[in-house]
Amino acid sequence: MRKIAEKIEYSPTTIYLYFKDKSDLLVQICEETFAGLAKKLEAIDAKYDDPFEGLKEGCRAYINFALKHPNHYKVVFIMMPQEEADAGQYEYVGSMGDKAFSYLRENVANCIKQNKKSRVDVVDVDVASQVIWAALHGLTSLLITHKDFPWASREKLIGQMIDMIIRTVQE
Amino acid sequence: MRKIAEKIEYSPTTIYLYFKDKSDLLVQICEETFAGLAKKLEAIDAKYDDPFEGLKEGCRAYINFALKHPNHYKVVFIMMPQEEADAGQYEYVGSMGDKAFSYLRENVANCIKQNKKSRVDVVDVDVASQVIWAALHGLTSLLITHKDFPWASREKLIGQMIDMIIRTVQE
DNA sequence: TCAATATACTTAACACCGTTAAGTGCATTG
DNA sequence: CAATGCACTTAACGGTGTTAAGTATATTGA
Repeated sequence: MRKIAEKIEYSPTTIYLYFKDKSDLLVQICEETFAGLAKKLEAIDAKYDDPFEGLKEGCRAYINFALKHPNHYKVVFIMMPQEEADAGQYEYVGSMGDKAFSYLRENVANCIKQNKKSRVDVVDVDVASQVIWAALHGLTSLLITHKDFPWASREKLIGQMIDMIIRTVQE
Repeated sequence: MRKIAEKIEYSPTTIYLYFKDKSDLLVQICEETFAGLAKKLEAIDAKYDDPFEGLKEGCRAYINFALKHPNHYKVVFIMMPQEEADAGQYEYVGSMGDKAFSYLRENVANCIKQNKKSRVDVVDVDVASQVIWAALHGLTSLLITHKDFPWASREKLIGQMIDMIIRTVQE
């Protein structure tokens, strides 16, 4: 907060006239960025007739977004819900993250619906979309936070991850 | 640190006679816990002849471990590498996390080796094991940090996740 | 026109944090 | 019996987010 104050050439307390606290400030900044992701996912949803291609592209967009805005991603999905012991402090309640997820869910639903085979009744849309989100989040968050790990090439990892995800909703 | 000091009924500075700093203390505590995970994974590796069954069980063990020790898991895989901007501060360099991962990698390697079909040369062991770890981490870390999200049943999520993972090394 | 009020901001301080420098009392040693 | 080492503490530093109180300046209403 003091660093921000110095940068904008105001006293630290001035910030509190515009934001409730640090958490509020961070959330508002991140909402702005995540609106871009939601918009991108919406556009992909509209662009592709084949829901599988759409899902692939959506997954790619999610990963690329996270890697392009690592700090924003960290704030929303890694840092924010840290202090849950203190009864809801630093809780992220942004609408844009939800919106982005709902596009993913919709896309997954379309994939499952289009399946002719038996997996229709086996795969639950909620379960599938949550597992897919988790897989995406796992890769992005590890790539962001564990930079020193001897990772394989980023392209191969992303490719294999998306391959794995698509197989879940296929056949 | 002050809370710990109060709990053990010593002055805060006494802790610094036994641990370099807070990070060191946390890492040492977590190493102890993670040794349990490594041991468990080793036992599973030895128990199962079928590497696919072994991998399934190993994945389950990983998830259960994380959910049983959420704070330790958070320290090692979520919190620790947070301050990477300040040149390596709070960097986790524990050996037990690596050990646990190496068991996973070994198990994945055995699965891929046993495959008769063409995917042998398609699936890279490093890529596959890293993607699988990422998927596991994604689910556990989200379940730990985003408790308020409207999750599907934990059993279904875990089941679907492991199903998805197994499919990656199969066929 | 002049006092009352609202606006935009600051100063000083609080309570907390991890951490360090310096010191204290006590046991062990030569 | 003095010197050294050991286990621990007190006091303080520099940092954090945040609040209470105060201060100019602009805007308003009688």
